[in-house]
Amino acid sequence: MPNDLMPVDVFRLLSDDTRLTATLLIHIHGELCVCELTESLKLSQPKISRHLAQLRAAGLLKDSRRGQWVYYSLEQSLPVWVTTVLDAALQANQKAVQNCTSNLYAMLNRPRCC
Amino acid sequence: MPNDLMPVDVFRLLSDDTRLTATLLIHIHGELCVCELTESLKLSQPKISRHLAQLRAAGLLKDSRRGQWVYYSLEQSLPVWVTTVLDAALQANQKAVQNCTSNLYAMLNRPRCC
DNA sequence: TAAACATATATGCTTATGCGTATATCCATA
DNA sequence: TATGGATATACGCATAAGCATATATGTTTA
Repeated sequence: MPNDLMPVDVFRLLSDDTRLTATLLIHIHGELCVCELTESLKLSQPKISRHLAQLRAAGLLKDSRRGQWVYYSLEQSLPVWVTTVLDAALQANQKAVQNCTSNLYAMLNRPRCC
Repeated sequence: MPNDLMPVDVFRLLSDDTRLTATLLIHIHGELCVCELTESLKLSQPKISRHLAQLRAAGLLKDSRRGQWVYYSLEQSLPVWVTTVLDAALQANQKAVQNCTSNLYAMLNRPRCC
């Protein structure tokens, strides 16, 4: 199954703050579930979920349900240039990503155990 | 004058095929005027012009009039991560960019001399 | 200054996108 | 099977974005 993700598509996906920051957080932390992202970004659950659905439909993220939780991670076998783009964005967005990561670490009842 | 170009803004700019390909062509060729881009991309002049205006307003491109022609090039002092992103996109878009470059080289009366 | 060319912008329209709220679905456990 | 928590989707709306066409602006040359 070849990955037909084109730059213009990836750029469109990353052209929204919610989708960009969520993707970067997932890139850093490996995988995050919806409630962790909701807490990290301080945004409503439907909003997060809708954007994650877009990222998944486009083939940038994959989801895996584990118990009640749905974990999102980067699709395996992404072209190298996608990772390059994410790393570049990360470098220029350190501050925002760090803030969100602080929110994540401050989360109570974080379901990391499951 | 600091460059406050953020990743999400750059991604939005590059999330349109016209803007992305025009930017990549300019990145490769150093500078191109509007009529060269019109020929390369086989698109209408107002359409090209409007998108270039967006790229310029955001600070990704700069323009310089030389005679009748207005040449566009990358804004100097762009953050390194922007160039990294452009190179990554270029690598994944070689085919389209090569086609447009062929159109450019086939252009009659190309005003390169001025 | 008139004509021709290059470029920019205005206008009206259509479509795409994002949002909040409400609701549905899915899973675990009692 | 009922309940609660986690996640996904539907709906209606407001706004943004892109387009084609027409027109304006600026430059060169005659």
